[in-house]
Amino acid sequence: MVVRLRDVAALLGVSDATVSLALSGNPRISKATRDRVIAAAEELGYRPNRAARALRTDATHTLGLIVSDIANPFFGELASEIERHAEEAGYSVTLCNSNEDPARQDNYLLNLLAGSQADGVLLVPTSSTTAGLRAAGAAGARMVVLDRPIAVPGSGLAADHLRSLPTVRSDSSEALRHAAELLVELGHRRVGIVAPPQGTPLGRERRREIKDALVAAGVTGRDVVVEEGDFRQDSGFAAMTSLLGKSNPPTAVIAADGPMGVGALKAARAAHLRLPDDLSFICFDDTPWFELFDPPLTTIAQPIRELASAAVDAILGLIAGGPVPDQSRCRPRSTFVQRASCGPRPTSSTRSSHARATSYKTDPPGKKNS
Amino acid sequence: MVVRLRDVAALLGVSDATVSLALSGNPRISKATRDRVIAAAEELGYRPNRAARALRTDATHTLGLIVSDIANPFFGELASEIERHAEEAGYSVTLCNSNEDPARQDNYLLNLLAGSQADGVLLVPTSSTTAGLRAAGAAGARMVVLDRPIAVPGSGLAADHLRSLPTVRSDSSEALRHAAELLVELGHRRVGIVAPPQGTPLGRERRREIKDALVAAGVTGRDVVVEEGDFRQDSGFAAMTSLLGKSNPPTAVIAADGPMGVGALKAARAAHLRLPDDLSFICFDDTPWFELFDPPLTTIAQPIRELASAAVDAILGLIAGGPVPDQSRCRPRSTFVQRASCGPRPTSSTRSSHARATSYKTDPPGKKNS
DNA sequence: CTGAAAGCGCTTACAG
DNA sequence: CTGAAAGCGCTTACAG
Repeated sequence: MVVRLRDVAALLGVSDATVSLALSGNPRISKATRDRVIAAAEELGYRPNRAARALRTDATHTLGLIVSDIANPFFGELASEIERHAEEAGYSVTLCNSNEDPARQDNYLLNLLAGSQADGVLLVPTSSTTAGLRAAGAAGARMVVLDRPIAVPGSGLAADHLRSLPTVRSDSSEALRHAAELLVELGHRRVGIVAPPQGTPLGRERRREIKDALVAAGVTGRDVVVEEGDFRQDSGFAAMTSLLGKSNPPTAVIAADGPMGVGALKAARAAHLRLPDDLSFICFDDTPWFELFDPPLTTIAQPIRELASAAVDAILGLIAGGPVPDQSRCRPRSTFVQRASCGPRPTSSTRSSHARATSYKTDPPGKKNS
Repeated sequence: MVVRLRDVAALLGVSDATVSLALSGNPRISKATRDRVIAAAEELGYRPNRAARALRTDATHTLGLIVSDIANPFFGELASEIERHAEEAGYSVTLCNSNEDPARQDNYLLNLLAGSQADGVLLVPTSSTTAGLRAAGAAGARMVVLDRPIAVPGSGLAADHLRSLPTVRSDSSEALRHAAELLVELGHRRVGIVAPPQGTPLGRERRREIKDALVAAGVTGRDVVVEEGDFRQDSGFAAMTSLLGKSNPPTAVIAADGPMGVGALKAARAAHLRLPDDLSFICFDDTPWFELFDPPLTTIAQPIRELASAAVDAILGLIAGGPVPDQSRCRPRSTFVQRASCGPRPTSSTRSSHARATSYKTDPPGKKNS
């Protein structure tokens, strides 16, 4: 049913080796033979068996991509761009979704690497201290860390290797400076952050970046109020609810990713707050939908295309055996996209006049994205 | 660096065969030996080389998934669910994005199938009349058609095989009945459709389904105005612009997928129309964001989880060699999600009073999703 | 209950 | 310029 190399060789009366060499463009095969081979292969519909080739050459021409949540459109778009870049370089992508579960991350990691399923892995880590990651480090795995930096404790070869891995992520400091300056200009002096888990390096880093930007713009450090989420919509709902319930609630909130931002927005709605009159809001990770929100969301847009190409370039570099690519080129900048979800700090009169004015029905949080 | 079966065998002083049989749970290996093997494999971190196993057993335990646009969150979520179901059954998923390009679809299809990269393929066809699809049909490929039915012309074994393929897609007729009845109740008598390409079976089918529902609810056939898109945001923008420019424009519009819906909405905004006062709007393919739109969108939500599990079950059934699964179980129902984007048919006075009242800045269409 | 051996479909030194 | 042969790491009849 399936055409083998041998079938092509038999049709032409040449050896397997000749077909293989001709198809790979090896110059020691004469042009006449090569042309005949190519024509015959085409005619029979020959496609090389990838497993056999992989077994023989120890190269799968496949990249593993482990994302933390493929239903988050940020990762959906990122996966799309990665697949596109990889395909241009002749690589397939095996998509794995850890779904924020460290055990799933480890299982995928070890199958991909130790099982020789992939020549290299792009990992959006859900946890950076798992046994699987240590094992991958000890094995000197070809791996690129994507979007979320890892913190590797301890010493030894495994830890050193993990620390030497290329890390591709965006630099949002400039976008955050614009965001913070806008908020301060509008009179906000107390700002909430819906932050990623503080147990993760990304969580601590993003919290610090946001806080630094706000303080640099003139907000007092103790007026930056942090609530921790877990990257999921429900946690954003809970974090916003908690921020709004404080005795001195913030008048502006920055959410550190899309799903948490959507959850936070639903919480604001459930509390009958109107944006931007009662609350100003900024969200990380732009999508094509945010401009159609009520109100159109002001966001910090990560440069997805650049992240994808940097990540693919980095892993291909590792596979090619070159030196670890220059880290400094792997931090493309986020951009500040100003729309309509930030307004002047509400005074007690404006807030009271608007609150409870709207009451769109809101789906229960997490209904779609549990 | 990587641990092989042989290393495990050497450590224990047994043969390769014993290790292989023990790990696969073959009862002819004694429990004592099996336990020792499992412990040793665990300790060394042994993971079987997938390429070798695939070559030997002619089974990759990999499913190919070819979607037409992974940046569309409908397909992102679908891919996520498919991956989850496949993983439960011990299968990996190789994600391929044809990006609505028939040549890319064919290339992926042939590499996956003829190259023995996958045991079966789930295909969201971007075109149903390509050479690659015919070749796959002629080879009797294990394939499940997903979301979009295919129309196979001609006769012969290849065509017969393609026609016999399980097709998994939703049934939206009931949701559309609700949608049509709502619009008619609200007084709408002229309805626009932003339809998929009429050259595709899905395009014709969805157009007919929508039209049938509207006519059954009381709309005259010639008052159903169809503009054709190509599944992309920009085409939705163009289609809506064209609908609104007609001498007798529809007062309600139904968009046949998410990206076209978003484009259509941007066009309505660009024309300074307010929803639902000036225009009622319904969109296929719900997302977690649509309830936060201005206004919250009324949608027809496809049952993504059910589609994913039906598709995975169907392909696993084919791989297991069973009969083609019962088609009737493969049409899970869409649901009608009523929010706030449909309102009473505008009279000339209400429309003129509201049009041009809003003017949110709108990003140029296709900026994010080109 | 366990081992020796063949073979999946390729690629690549080694001969000629 | 081309062919014969080995071998990648597994699984699985076949012996014992």
